[in-house]
Amino acid sequence: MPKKKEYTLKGLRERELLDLADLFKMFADSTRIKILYDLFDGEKNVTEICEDIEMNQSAVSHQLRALKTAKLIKSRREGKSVMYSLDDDHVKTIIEMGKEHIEE
Amino acid sequence: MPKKKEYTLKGLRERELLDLADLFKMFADSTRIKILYDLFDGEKNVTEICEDIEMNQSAVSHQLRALKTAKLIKSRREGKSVMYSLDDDHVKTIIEMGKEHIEE
DNA sequence: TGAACATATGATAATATATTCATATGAAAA
DNA sequence: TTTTCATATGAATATATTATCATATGTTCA
Repeated sequence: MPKKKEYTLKGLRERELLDLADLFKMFADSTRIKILYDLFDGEKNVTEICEDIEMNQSAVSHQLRALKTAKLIKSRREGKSVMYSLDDDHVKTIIEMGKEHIEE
Repeated sequence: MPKKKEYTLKGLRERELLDLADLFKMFADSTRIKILYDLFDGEKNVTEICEDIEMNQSAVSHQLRALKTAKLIKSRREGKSVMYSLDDDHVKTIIEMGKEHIEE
């Protein structure tokens, strides 16, 4: 019997559309935007990030995990610290595009 | 007396960071992504959009308003219909960047 | 004018999300 | 091996967001 046609919107499957929305969710919170933007100048540990963005450690840690899950940042341990850095070239572009929009 | 120093993160003010997050919120929902993506090929009325993305009229109308408030789309009335179209060149770029990310 | 069609809106309920607090884990230094 | 510093995590609360339902508004045409 014929399978029910899968929903697509001009080639994009439902799954991809949901993934796309999930990706943009990562940029849709000011704490996460601050973290990403803060990492524009390179690797930083959690304490540094907390100071830069003026948020407490737990909140930052939760958001770092979300960003890491979304593969927007990566981490490596260095002694007691964990160093975080951007893991995707598109991050800067996406944020820059956003900035251009709001600056109009 | 000295004013308390306003929070900025490398030149971006708190206000701008919030605006940036608000902008990306518009892309952070699959209904809105579908609408934007649907409008890639040009102007459409509400009924068409509803059919294309398979969502009911009220939900679509609510989201159209959000997108319009964010200045991502614009509208004009044509008889009984209201035609919507993209109102920002960055929209396509932002979504394309997102697609590239998830396709990796 | 009043049907019929197209779109918008307000209120509500369901769901998702973020921050905080308390505490756990992990690494280094005393 | 205990203390200290750095980070992660779970639970709970508070807040935000979305879809739905009912209905209102606006437009055309008979």
